[in-house]
Amino acid sequence: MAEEHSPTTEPRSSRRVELTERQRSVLRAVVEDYVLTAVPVGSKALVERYGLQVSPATVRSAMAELETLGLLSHPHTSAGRVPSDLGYRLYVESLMRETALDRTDELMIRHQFSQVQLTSDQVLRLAASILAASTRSAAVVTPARSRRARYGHVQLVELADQARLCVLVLADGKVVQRRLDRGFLDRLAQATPIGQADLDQAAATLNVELPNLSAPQVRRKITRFAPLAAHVAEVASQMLEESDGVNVEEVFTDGIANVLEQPEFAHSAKLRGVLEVLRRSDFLEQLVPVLTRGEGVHVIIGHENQIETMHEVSLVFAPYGARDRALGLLGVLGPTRMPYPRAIPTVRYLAALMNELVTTEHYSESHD
Amino acid sequence: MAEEHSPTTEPRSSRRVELTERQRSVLRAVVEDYVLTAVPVGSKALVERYGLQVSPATVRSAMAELETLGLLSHPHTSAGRVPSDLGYRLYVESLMRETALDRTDELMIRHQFSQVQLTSDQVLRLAASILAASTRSAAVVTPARSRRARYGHVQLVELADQARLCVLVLADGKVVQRRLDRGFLDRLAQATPIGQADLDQAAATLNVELPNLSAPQVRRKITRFAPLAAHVAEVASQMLEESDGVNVEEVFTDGIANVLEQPEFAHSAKLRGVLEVLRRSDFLEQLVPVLTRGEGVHVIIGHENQIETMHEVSLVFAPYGARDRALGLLGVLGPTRMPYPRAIPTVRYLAALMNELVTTEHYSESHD
DNA sequence: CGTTAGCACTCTCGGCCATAGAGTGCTAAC
DNA sequence: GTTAGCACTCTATGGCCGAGAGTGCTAACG
Repeated sequence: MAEEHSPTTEPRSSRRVELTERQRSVLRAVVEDYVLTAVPVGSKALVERYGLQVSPATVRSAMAELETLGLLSHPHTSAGRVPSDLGYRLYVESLMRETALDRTDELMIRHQFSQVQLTSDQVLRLAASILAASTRSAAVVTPARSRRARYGHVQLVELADQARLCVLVLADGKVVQRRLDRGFLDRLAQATPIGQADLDQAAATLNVELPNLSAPQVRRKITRFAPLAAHVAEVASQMLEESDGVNVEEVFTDGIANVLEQPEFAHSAKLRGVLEVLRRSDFLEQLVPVLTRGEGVHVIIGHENQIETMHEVSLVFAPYGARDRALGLLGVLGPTRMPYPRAIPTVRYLAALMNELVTTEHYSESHD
Repeated sequence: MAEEHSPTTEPRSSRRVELTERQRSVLRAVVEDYVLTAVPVGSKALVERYGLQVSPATVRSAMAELETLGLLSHPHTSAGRVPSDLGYRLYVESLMRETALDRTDELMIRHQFSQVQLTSDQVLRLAASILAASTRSAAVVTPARSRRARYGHVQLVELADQARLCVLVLADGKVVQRRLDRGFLDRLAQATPIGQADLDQAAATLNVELPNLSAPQVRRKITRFAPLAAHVAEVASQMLEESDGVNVEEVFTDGIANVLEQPEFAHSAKLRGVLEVLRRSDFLEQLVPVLTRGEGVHVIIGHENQIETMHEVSLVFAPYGARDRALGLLGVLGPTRMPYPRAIPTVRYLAALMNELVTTEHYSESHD
């Protein structure tokens, strides 16, 4: 049940173990109780709280079996059980119930985006804030970038102190800017001085020849242009190149405090690592290939993560952006003891929503 | 001594108490020891570590005096002394030594900025990172904005789906963008369709009439223009308005982990408040009037802060940016037990450096 | 009169121990 | 196959004690 919608997962549990129905419900109960309380859960408490129709002793033997299968573990002899990373994995893949967001939650989220005219930065900020609030984890959102950035329009502007600014509008409406090389201009100006008229003309030429071309296509045309225009085309192709792919530089995060509040991070050293990772979200860089595979939600649990310092946390991430148009990532980071049944649909829904915004609106107008 | 360079400070200690030379050196030693160790400091340790030429008993009586003056306090009967906020204030104002940065530190910092062609975002990130690293506190840097934003150049671009983008380059080289109102354009287009030529012409008109004007000046000229140009001018004046003053939205922070590592925040509740405050650095909004008064470094210690949740932390901040040109804020946030003699000159130096970058380079080229 | 030594007092911190409680695993009976 | 019972293990908690650090006061000293 509830399989139809299951998230794309990483190491598609290699040796699929067959569990009895009892083992399944015990594992589910352990995961859910532990996620809720962060306290190792014992057989008696489990029976009481989840109304299992068996005695604690029976549950104990089921637990022992699950432990030999590597799905549960045991902090010490007389403590309750805790799910292992593999246990969470199984839970996420086939034990978890309801993987769709409440209609009311959806509306609430959508409502927040429809409020005002938002700039793209504000949209990203808002997305991070909603993710963080509704999953109570740390949220990370990258801006959507053209998967293949394409030339739109270029404009050359003369600034106060003789500097020249090149403003490039990408085909999808993003704006990037860079100054032109002063030294080059000076050398060029020794022949004939360069005025705004010259700049305008160079821009006009490029704006006829280059629209909708990608970085390498622009580069191939450079030789056709006069020196000034060629230089601008060169700069433009650089900017296009830098705009390709997922942007892990200008990332928006929110809700770091949520993670630090979790009891497993309340003390000391682990905290440091997590913060460090989150600070400059460069961990995303390493995970881009994994996370952009397919379209669905990716769940990476504890040690499944290639990154050493992230063995104590789980990620629930999804790419967003229409195919071949723009591409961003969003998701949450929390303890492995994460409320997956909430996080997964939230991430999925928000990715879909951002998708919509990027595709229909270049996210700069209101939406409803 | 070392008064010449003293930082601009908030509540210029109203009733200036006259302290004896002994009291002054005891207070200084207490502050410095406590800043270093985070452990309440006792009379014996003080004599040993600071080579005072008196006995512990004498120090004790000096401490008792300082306590009645409200400069020290006492966690419990048999513990050492801890500086009060007022104690730190006095220390910062007249006890602290050396308020200039080492020449080597200066060069090291400057070197990092001179490395590569940096975008403005990268400069801000770098500044935050340097501040955080060299003070071991949390750093906050806001982008510099024109104190009075002025029109530079406007460009209207047609996007793929009939939308029109207005790109405004400010006189100081900053670029902002906004879409034009779709409804308005549609209505206008019912009379005569609008092509790129019309857009170009509207832009050209404005680019002759408006350069170097501020938001209200632009607004006053709106009526002179034809409908399309008038609409663009309206949008431009809005964008100018929004670019006035200090920008506390797109703030760069770094080194939050540094603060959380401090023993006073290692546990629990205080942490939460600090993080919350730092998350969306909206605390800056409330402090802008205070921090932009004058040019120097501002130190706000614990309860001196108007903001309740910041009573446990100190701020060392300075505005940067040439007068009447651009304005940003940068500084650090740490426990009241902050290494002021290091933080103050670092903030001062970095503010001066950013000042330079903003003024001479619009920070988009290398610098050396 | 300021400074210092001495001393009684206070409070924290760490270690130690005992107890309570939670949870387990095993076994024998149902 | 399930369950009740039981012995066992380990943690957490609280009380107790002694060591150590630090204070404030007082009396003596130069």
